[in-house]
Amino acid sequence: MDDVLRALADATRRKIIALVWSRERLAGDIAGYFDMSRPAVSQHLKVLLEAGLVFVRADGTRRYYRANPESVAAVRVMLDSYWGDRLALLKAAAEAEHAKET
Amino acid sequence: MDDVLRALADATRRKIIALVWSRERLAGDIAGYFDMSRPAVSQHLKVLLEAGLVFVRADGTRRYYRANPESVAAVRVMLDSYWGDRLALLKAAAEAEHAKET
DNA sequence: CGAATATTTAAGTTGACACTTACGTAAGAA
DNA sequence: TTCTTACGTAAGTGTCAACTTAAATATTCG
Repeated sequence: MDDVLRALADATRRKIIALVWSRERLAGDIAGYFDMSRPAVSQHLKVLLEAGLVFVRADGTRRYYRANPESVAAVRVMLDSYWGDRLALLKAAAEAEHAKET
Repeated sequence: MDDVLRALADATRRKIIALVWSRERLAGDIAGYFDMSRPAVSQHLKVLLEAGLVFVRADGTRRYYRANPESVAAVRVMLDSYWGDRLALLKAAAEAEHAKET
């Protein structure tokens, strides 16, 4: 959980997730989208991997990365479960308050 | 956006948000929940404030903090808008795939 | 086998961040 | 006004995170 949020708190990694969202991509291809060295991108991929936000598939020396949509969905679930119930209650209260005004 | 996610990527700050979610609390009271100095908590509150995750209300020397539920909701919206459409498509594809198997 | 390719790992540097203690500021009480 | 309470800000420190270049690993090709 902590790992997931920390992984998402980086613009480069969010962009990587977007890149590998709809199709898998080679590590080298991903690196091509950024103005940094390939090792740097490789390290970002490692962070995403350990956070469970992406998967890898090895084919020879090539490594295909793709997003794990469920883990991103899990962030939403976390936001809901951590604050969600109270969020729902607050929303209801706000609406009730608003209804009083009308 | 970046500020919000970075602010959330800290367990202490998430706990603070939970503390001030359902009711406003004094800065000093909030600090009482943590094993760290009051200035440290004050700095966390500043981060949350600048990320728009909490509000303050001053009353004399006292400062009451409360959560900004909308900003937390905005994280969900961000997750939806950044990956969400594609997430929905993937879900549909997965379900279609699953339907084929049955 | 030896060379080239695709990628990670290692080692080192820099900057950011979460703390600390000490100090500053502002409001209320004596 | 002086003391106290409730904070924030300043300055300094240690750790972690994001890069860099150089080296290691593994696979394919000639």
